[in-house]
Amino acid sequence: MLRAACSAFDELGYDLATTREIGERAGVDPALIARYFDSKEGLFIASIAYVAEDEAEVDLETAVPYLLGRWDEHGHNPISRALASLGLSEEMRRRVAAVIAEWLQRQLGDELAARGVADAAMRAELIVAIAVGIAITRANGTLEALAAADREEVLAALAPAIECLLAPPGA
Amino acid sequence: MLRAACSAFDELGYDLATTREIGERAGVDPALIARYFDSKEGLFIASIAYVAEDEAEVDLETAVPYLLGRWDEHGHNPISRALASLGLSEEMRRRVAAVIAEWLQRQLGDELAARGVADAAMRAELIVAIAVGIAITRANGTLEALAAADREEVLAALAPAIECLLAPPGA
DNA sequence: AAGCGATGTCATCAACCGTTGACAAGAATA
DNA sequence: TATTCTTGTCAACGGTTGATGACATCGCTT
Repeated sequence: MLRAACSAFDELGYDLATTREIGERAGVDPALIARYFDSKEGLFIASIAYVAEDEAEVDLETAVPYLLGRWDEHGHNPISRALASLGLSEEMRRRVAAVIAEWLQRQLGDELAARGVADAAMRAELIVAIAVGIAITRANGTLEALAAADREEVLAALAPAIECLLAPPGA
Repeated sequence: MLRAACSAFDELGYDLATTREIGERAGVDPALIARYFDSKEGLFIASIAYVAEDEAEVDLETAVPYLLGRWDEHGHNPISRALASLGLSEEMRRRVAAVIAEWLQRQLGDELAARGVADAAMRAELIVAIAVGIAITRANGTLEALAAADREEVLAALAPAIECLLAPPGA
């Protein structure tokens, strides 16, 4: 059921992923959502925590390929859609922000700090924001050449830019 | 009324910007939306065309600062939110894609082609996607350090990366 | 003044949303 | 076997959405 929720949230976004749709995907009654997770918002928060469990270890250069690989195609990750959503409740926003912040701190924070870049946190989040923008526009197809391209092409074009972002002139 | 629709679509996104909310912002009855624009979707398409009218001329290096300046704060531009939306109807998707494609072709296409970069269209759209990701995450506050930063800081950190994206090693 | 199209308001509709509580079926316990 | 707890289904509710059609009101023309 968590799996069904993740796929629905990923493909449709929070608002359009109705409880009935999720229930149908999971093969159960929509009322079970309210029973087990209190509410649709509770299910969403649980989904975030669920996918946040198994995040791999990456370093800075491979962060964008990693995130894009997780978000781009196989479509079971509601986090990228939450990052690109506007109507989040304060509770949901806090939860998503905490998951991302913790992951960044654990995986990338000290590496960036070791490089001596002053605004390390902002640059790390900038990488996430870039991945979000690419993932969401590729998903909805509004940027047609980008959506049609292979992920490898996109990553190849992006790689030197990420490098420049992480190794600014002053460092 | 178009102005009210743009601000509502921008702040709330397409789904959450209800006809009643838009009507209240414009100081008129929600039923006028159906009368003048046939439907809410018609109003959205009209809003897209409305803001697409006065797009300035920019070159490649200043495209991201320009887009971020238009999308980041003053909040009357539904295009960035459309680019980050998932539930777009096929008609809406086509319209948004056409507006962006035309703008890119007119402003950036030949400049990129002149540089001899093979996958020019994809790289140009990549710039738009990056701006979308930054604008949307700054708007919803899920990336807290990025949302708290000044736009100038963000652009300063981003500038060399954009340069690398536009002038790849092979060029 | 009489007629009339344009402009905007109001009550209302059907559809859909998330959520609830009553209830059935089965396992577990005694 | 009788009871209780768990697990799931079902119909229904109140609320909200986009859209509709009847109605008022104003300005213009003749």
